[in-house]
Amino acid sequence: MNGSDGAPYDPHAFEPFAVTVDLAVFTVREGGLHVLLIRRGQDPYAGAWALPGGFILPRECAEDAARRELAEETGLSRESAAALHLEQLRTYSDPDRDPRMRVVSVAYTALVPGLPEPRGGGDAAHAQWTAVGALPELAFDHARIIADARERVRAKLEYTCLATAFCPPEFTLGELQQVYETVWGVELDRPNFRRKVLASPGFVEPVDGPPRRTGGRGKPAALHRAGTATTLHPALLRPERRSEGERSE
Amino acid sequence: MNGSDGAPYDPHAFEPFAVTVDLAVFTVREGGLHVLLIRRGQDPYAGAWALPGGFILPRECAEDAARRELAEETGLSRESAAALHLEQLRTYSDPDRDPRMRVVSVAYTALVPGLPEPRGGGDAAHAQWTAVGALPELAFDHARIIADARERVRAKLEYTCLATAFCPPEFTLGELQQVYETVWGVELDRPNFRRKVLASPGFVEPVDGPPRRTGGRGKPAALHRAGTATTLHPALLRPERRSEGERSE
DNA sequence: CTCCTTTATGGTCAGGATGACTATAAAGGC
DNA sequence: GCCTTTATAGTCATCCTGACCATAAAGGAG
Repeated sequence: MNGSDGAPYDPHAFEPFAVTVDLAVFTVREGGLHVLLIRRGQDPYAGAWALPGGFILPRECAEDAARRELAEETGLSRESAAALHLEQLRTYSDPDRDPRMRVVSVAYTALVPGLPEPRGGGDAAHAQWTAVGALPELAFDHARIIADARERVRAKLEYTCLATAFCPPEFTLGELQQVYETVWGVELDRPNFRRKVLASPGFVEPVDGPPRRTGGRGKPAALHRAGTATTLHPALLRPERRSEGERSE
Repeated sequence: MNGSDGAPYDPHAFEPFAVTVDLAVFTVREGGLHVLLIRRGQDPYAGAWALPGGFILPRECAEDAARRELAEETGLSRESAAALHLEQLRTYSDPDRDPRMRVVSVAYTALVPGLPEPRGGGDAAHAQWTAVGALPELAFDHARIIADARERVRAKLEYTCLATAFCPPEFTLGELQQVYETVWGVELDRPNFRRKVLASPGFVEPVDGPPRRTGGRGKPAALHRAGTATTLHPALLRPERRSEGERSE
């Protein structure tokens, strides 16, 4: 923040950097975790897949830029996009990460509920959901960004109420459980999951009214909406991978 | 990372940003959490206290710049500084955070064991440890950065082995407990803390040899060093502040 | 040398949280 | 009326934790 103190300040004493934002937008679709990718139209990496993003405008902070890109790429209105979960992930600054020039990128992670295909105006026309298990080659260091974002999301499901960000405004506990199972890649015991969620104050709250009927078979489930809590005490820990010696029977 | 796709790329199409790193360097001294501050010599905020930091050099990534500044400001050698815990906190990009021009800063958090007064070469001459409970007015948004960094450290003590980064190479469990108590601002039960730490594989490992005798009264404690584990399973949760209604008797 | 204080270390015990599992309820399909 | 499917309600043993109590090993005061 200070030009290594004592040195005179000079705006031209340092190489100018371009500063961009990159977005790792996740959703749960068709039983799998998906990330929003766009196809690049120009070099470098023309034709390759990449994360949506763009330059920070002169009077914007990074978060505003990320929010703006999020609305553009998902095709949602500013108002709808404002309700989505968006958080800064970290900043990537390797000097060679962009072959054109020095570009520092502030990466953000966004979580969205199931949405229609991303066909918004303009830039969104070429955006596409891609299963994180089947990622193509990605431009720049975007594969690394996605890996970091995935791990962050996996970890935050444990000790925050973030899972509801993947759900529509009203959802069943079964749907919430599927979010956990999808993001963590494990199966959870239904009664235990239910007990834990209901015992966490402020995680979900019941919505009265008739249960949802989605043409489904089986007993219809009660609907819930996200509560006011943001953190989980105690945490909902993901089952740890069994050590090699243990049997599963 | 891509100039909002479709637009032609032009290095002059965007305002140049200065990109800096800021360091929140914490240590535990005299029973309190301290942060390293320097006194600014020039405007803006001439005479005010600020976090150490500086511009990222043309061929440096942010982490290298942070590591370089860390060595400079603590007065340690590059080799010694390389062993310190340093992690990216987050990036601050408010357009008005620096009155001179557009400056985006990547903040880092560093944890160091008790050190002699920071009297290194050059820049470190004016660096000083300050108790986080008695911070002066700070330049820029540095008060916010310190607050964010503190909360990050508090949280990471819960589920990582980070506390050992505040300790010298060999330490007693009592010293480790003091780190927790200092950072969290709570008192912990000694036998329970001991049981928990020793039951966490890879957190600490005993070092054989005679126990340390620091002219202390009381039974000398066994020495330990940091183990190889980085995460804590299950976590060591900080006692939650009692809800208002509860009695303490 | 003998108490006393101080710190480290080794225990117990009850309650809470969790994993594994069983049982019942409420829907649709045949 | 069955069977399947999903939701919901328990049970039970185990582990973890907080609140304790007890003992060991040092130095200091008398």
